[in-house]
Amino acid sequence: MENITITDIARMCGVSATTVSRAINNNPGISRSTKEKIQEIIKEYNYVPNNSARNLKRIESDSIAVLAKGISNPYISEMIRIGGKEAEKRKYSFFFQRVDDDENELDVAIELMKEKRLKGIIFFGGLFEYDAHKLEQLGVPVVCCTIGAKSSDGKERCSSVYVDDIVESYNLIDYLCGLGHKKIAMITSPDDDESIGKLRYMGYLKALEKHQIPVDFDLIAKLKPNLDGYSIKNGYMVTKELLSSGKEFSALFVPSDYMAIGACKAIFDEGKRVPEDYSVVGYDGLEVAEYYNPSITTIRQPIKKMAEMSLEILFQEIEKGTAPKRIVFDGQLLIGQSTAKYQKN
Amino acid sequence: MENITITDIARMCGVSATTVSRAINNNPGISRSTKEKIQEIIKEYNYVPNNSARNLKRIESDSIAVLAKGISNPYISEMIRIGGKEAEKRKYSFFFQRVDDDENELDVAIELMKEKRLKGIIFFGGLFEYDAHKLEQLGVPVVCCTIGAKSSDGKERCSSVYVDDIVESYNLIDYLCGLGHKKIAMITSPDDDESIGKLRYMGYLKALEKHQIPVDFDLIAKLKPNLDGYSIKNGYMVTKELLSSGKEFSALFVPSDYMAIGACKAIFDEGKRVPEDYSVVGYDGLEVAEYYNPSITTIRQPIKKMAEMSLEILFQEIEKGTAPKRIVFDGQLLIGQSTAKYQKN
DNA sequence: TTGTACGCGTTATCAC
DNA sequence: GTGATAACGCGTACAA
Repeated sequence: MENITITDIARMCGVSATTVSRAINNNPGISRSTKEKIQEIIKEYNYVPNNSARNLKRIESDSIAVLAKGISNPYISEMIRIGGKEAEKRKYSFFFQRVDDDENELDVAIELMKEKRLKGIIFFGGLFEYDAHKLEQLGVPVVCCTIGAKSSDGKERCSSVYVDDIVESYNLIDYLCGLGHKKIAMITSPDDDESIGKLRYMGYLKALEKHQIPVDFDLIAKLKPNLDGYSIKNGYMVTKELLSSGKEFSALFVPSDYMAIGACKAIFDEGKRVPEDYSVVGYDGLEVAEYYNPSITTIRQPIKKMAEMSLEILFQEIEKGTAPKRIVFDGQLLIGQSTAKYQKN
Repeated sequence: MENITITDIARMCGVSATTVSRAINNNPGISRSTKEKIQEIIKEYNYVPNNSARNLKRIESDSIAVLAKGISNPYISEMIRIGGKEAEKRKYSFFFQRVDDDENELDVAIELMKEKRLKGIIFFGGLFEYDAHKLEQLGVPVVCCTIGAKSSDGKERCSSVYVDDIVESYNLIDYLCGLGHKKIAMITSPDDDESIGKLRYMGYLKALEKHQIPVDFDLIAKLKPNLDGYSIKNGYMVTKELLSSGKEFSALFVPSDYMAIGACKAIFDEGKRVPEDYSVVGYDGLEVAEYYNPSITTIRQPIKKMAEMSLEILFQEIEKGTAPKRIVFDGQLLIGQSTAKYQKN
């Protein structure tokens, strides 16, 4: 396609490129008739402005972006929806971009910020700590949604909106203990994991401690590193192994609803029942956990509120220059049919 | 952030911007020592090139993009994975972008193509027909993955890789009929739907016709337009209504696995069983259908192969200038525990 | 091996 | 209300 440019349109309309630019951007200082004529020609030739050139020239752009880490985040579509809605409400344009697991979202942010002249950025999921220099270099507000992240120099350089994974996980296990369970297995991420999985594990340990249940490390199963983390299949495989190991337990904590579905299936495949033989708890509060059979006891993050709050904070920082904040939401314990009182067999 | 540019780096290094550019792009004709010095300074100041300027200047870029329509496509992450992998293999850069349901992906493609100088584009999901002029204007190969799309002027202006939804849906219903079911309900999209939902409905009608079962329109339930299309909840609500309508049926076709999960739950909530009281079939072949309890009989699209084929065709068109193709894959009937022989109660 | 000069397509600025 | 001009940051011919 020979690129038709603003100059071509200008020539066809018998005006200057400047005037065409004014027509495109709804700038003042252009007569109705000229504008209409230009718009007609633009439509006729389906002229589309080159964004690279626009971004390059524009001083600023009233736009924000959400960078989501990984592809397995089950809340991504909700975040996109809310981000788009809130941005539109304030006449900002909205960009969404995925970040690979092995990329640093802050680097991606800097690149994108230069390219698009972003006014602010939301990290959806991601790291616990960001390089202070880079945050400073970025120079626009950052809100971390679902992660309690901080700057490497300890200063408040970014906001965070999250639930306390340790506390929520603690509550979940506390609930299991309250049902009389003592041998509670858990599926957790490999040792080198420095993410949310670790926090959930810490909550588990804390709850056991409170109930004076000694930790049985044979009941701590590790995710398969070769399978997709937090996938159904991973939950299935690990549970299968756990069951065939012969170790006794009456409850199982699977810190992701998807994995919990896999875990239940593994239990069924062994001819056992949930919750009669094993109580199972998940984590996330996904719709599918509620509709699974049996519905799965889990922790729901109030993701809608968290997303909305993240955007509100971001726009406050952008427009009013307010300081970064840390906001902790409470999770909600959703009691399903996958848990029951402990029964000695 | 005051944008540090290539010129700044050049000044600091005591060389020209050209030389810095060469260092950045690994161009030949630069001494080791100069290059290393420049790279050091770049690292020190964390200089990041401005993509808008690069794209603007670059004649071409060896890059492709996948545009995915909507957010509910359950295969998106698989497509991203394969697209990224295949592009990398051929040293292309890879862009992924979502397209809102109410946007025309072809318009987005044109914009993005100008911005990034794309060499080719894959539409993942999307429309059945694209405007011939715009396809021509776009000027780079387009491959439609999962949709059998065509150009508005009937010419072969884009490739398609897809399964025949009518045939697959037919096979699924044919299977149900083979089990002895005669009263087969279906959940379908509203009448104005011109998408894949309609094709699946046509397959349903065709299968009934073959088995000489008259269509009972009371058994055709419509999705709630106010709920997310193809969501679990929608499947749940519609099935609930269907059950309480008092109409008799022994099998239910829910053309999406997610919705089928909702449907099963609605049946359980009425105190009925799957498959003893109702056989249920889904569509998509998602992992979650396999792990649901009971596992759901469904049609699996060979999405991995389809994605790989789409990329292969795209690169053939880009590099060898081959003509657009249409490739139809066979779906795979996955028989789960959600279907059983018809039993008169 | 390195540097100079120019242009990519657009918009901001200022003059008319 | 409109146009000429410069500049955004970078890559590329071409010259040195």
